[in-house]
Amino acid sequence: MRYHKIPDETIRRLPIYLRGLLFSSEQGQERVSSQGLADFLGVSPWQIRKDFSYFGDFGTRGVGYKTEKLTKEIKKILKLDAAHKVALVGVGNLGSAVLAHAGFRSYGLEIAAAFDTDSKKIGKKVGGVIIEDVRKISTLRRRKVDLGIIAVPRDTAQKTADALVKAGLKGILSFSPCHITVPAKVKVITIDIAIDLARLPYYVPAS
Amino acid sequence: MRYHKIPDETIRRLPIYLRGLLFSSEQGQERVSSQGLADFLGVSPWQIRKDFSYFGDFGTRGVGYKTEKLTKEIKKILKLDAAHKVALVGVGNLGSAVLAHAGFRSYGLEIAAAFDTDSKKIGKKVGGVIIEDVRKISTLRRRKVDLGIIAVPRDTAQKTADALVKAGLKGILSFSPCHITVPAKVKVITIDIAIDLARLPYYVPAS
DNA sequence: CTATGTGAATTTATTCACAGCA
DNA sequence: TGCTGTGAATAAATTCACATAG
Repeated sequence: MRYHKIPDETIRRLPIYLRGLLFSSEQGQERVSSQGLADFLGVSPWQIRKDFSYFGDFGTRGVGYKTEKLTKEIKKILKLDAAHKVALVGVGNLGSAVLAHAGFRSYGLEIAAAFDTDSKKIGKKVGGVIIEDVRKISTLRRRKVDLGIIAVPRDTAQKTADALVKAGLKGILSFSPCHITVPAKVKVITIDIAIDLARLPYYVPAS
Repeated sequence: MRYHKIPDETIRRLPIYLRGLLFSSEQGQERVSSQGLADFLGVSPWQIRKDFSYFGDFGTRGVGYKTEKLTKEIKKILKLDAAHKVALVGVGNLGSAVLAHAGFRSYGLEIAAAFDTDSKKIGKKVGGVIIEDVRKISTLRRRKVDLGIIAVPRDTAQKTADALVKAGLKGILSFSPCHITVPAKVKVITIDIAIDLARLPYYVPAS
C-alpha cells in the first residue's frame, strides 16, 4: 500500500503510537502487538496496522512488532530521528510551564531559546534557558532552530508568528486563541485550552 | 437538514466559531457573514454554513447573521448558556498556568476548585482559588462542579480520573500524556503538548 | 443582487474480513 | 496457529453548485 497519499489523521496518530512504544521500552518489552498497543492507547488494532501499512512492513506475521525497530521507523517518518531545537516566545504562566515541561525530551525536542518583551524577565534563567529580548528572534536562523512555540497574548500572536517565519522556522505550535496566517510551507498547530474545555459541556447528559 | 446526526467535527468547530463571534462582539459588530467569520477563523464559509444548518436557520439570506443571536444559539447548543464550575487537579507548573488563564471566563467556565497532594501547597491561594487536599475531591458532587481538568503526572492520571468520575463529574480535560479509561457517559478530551509538538517536524520540508 | 441553506457529488477516513506469512 | 498487512466495503466529512429568501 506504499504508493498512497498519507491521511493527515495517520500523521496525527503516529506520535501517539510513539508514546506507547516509548512506554513499552521503559517497561522492558521487546515486542508489542497491534492489539497490545491499541489497548494501551485506546485505539483499535486495525487502525494501527492500517496506519503502519502506508509506510512499510514493520512487523512479523504471527509475532508482532519489535519495539525498538518500530520506534526507530516511526521516528524516521516523523523526522524525529534527528534532534530539533525549539524556540519559545512568551514566558508568562503558560510559557513558563512549557519551559519546565519534561515531556519533550523523549521525542528529541529541546527548548533551546526563550523570548519575552518584559525587560524584567530578560536575562533571567527559567528552566535552564536564559530569556532573551524578542527582538533577538532573528538570530534563530543561524542557531539552527526550526520549531517555535507561541505563548503570547492574542493581539501579538500574528506579529510573533511573522517574526518566527522571517527567522526561518518551519513549524509553529501556538497557544494563542486565534487563527495565524503563515506561508504555505510553514505548518501551524494551535492548542486553545479554553476551546477544548468549552466543548465538554455539550457531551454532558442533561440531568 | 435538522434531523441528521451531528458530525463530531462540527461540535469541535462550534467553540471556534464562538471565539470568532465573541471577537466580533468586542469589535462592536452587530452582523457577521459566513465569509467574514471564515476569513477571521481560517476555515471555509460553506463549512460554517453547513455546520449551522444541522441545528437550524440562524441567518438571514442576503444579509448574514446577527452576532448576538448567533452567539446565543451556539452557546445553547454547546450548553454554555448556563455557567459551569470546573475543578483542577494538580497545581504544578501547568496547573498553575491553567489557574491563571483568563480565557475560560468568556465561555462561562469558572475554575471553582483546585486540588493537589503536596501538603506545602494545600491551603495556599493560587489565582484566587484555595488549593485543597486531593482527598477532598469527593466534595465536588455537592458543590455542583461538573467538569474537571487533570494536570498531574502520568502515573496518577488514571487514579485522579477515577476519583473525579466517582465525584460525579461528566467531562474531563486531561493534560496527562496517557489514555484515560472512563465510563461511556463521561467525556474525556486529552491535550498532550509534547505530542502536538512532535508532529511538526513531519511537515518541515527537507532542506 | 446578496448571502444563506442544503441536496448531491466528491473526497477522506474507518472498519471489516480474510489472505499471507512466520 | 497467531498476528500482520491490505484490498474492498462502509462510514464520515468536506466541498460544490445552486435554489431560495430577503
